[in-house]
Amino acid sequence: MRQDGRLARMIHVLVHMGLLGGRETSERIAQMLNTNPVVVRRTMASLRQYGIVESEGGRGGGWSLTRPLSEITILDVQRALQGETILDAPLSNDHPSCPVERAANAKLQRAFASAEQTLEREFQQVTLAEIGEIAMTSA
Amino acid sequence: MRQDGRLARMIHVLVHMGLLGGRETSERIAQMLNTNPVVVRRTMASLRQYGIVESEGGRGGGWSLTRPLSEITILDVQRALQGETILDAPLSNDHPSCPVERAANAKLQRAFASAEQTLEREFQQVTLAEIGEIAMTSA
DNA sequence: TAGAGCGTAACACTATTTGTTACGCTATCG
DNA sequence: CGATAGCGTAACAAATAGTGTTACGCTCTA
Repeated sequence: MRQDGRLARMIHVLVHMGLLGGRETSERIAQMLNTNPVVVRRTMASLRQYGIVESEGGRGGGWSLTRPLSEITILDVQRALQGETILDAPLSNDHPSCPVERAANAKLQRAFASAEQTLEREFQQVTLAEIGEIAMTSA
Repeated sequence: MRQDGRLARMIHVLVHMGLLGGRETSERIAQMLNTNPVVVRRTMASLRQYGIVESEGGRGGGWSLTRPLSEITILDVQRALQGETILDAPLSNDHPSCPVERAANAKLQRAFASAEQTLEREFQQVTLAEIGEIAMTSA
């Protein structure tokens, strides 16, 4: 699976939102992330679909968390951004009927599935509240 | 880390080479992979640098394995193609001095490091000979 | 010495992500 | 009721990475 920086960036934003407690506009979030409001809306839309944030239009609108940081794990954010699969085994598809290719793909798939399980477990163990804690005590 | 299909494709080729036992030209390998000789040379060059294959120019030249399939693991091929790092934690770098960003990055890094260890272990356990075995018995 | 084959540079093509512009809709304030 | 702040979304530009292609040089062997 293509590893982009969205996960880290969204965690960053959500923790800030949780610590500040208020509502943030796409404009302000874009400044946090050195990007622009449209990109923010695109990405936050995924989080909204997954029920992590909600948005309100009109004056005084913006984005807010639907629940406290202690009830959001990294896995939640990951799922919202990329769906079920975190790691995608890079298989080959040059000769689908070739038994060698199939055997190689099968082994790779198994290996990546193991790694994905590990990653999933790690992600589930970390709440955004923890990250906020660390940030506050290290500042 | 960007996951392309090179690992799977090279495993595929190497196993074929091991099973056939001879020397293969870039031209023939390109046909196996539905691609062209230059791409093959580019990729095989990494494997040669890592000592998995060797190449000879001139008439009758081509690529050959430097050791039997039983002494090549998926990890060897992976290392040859992408270096030490298999998974690269996708961190953010928008405000390097922000403690929240740093805390988030640290947690992600730890999680990915765990997953990488798992993947590395899996890769090391699988030799290309095993893949050849599976292919031969399943064909 | 001709040809087969690798080595490599240069460039085009493709796909994906990200950035940007533009415009519409909605809610609030005065 | 109108102006403004804010999200929603489509459309397009830009950057990036991988892949494909061409071209030319070098080496070895028949």
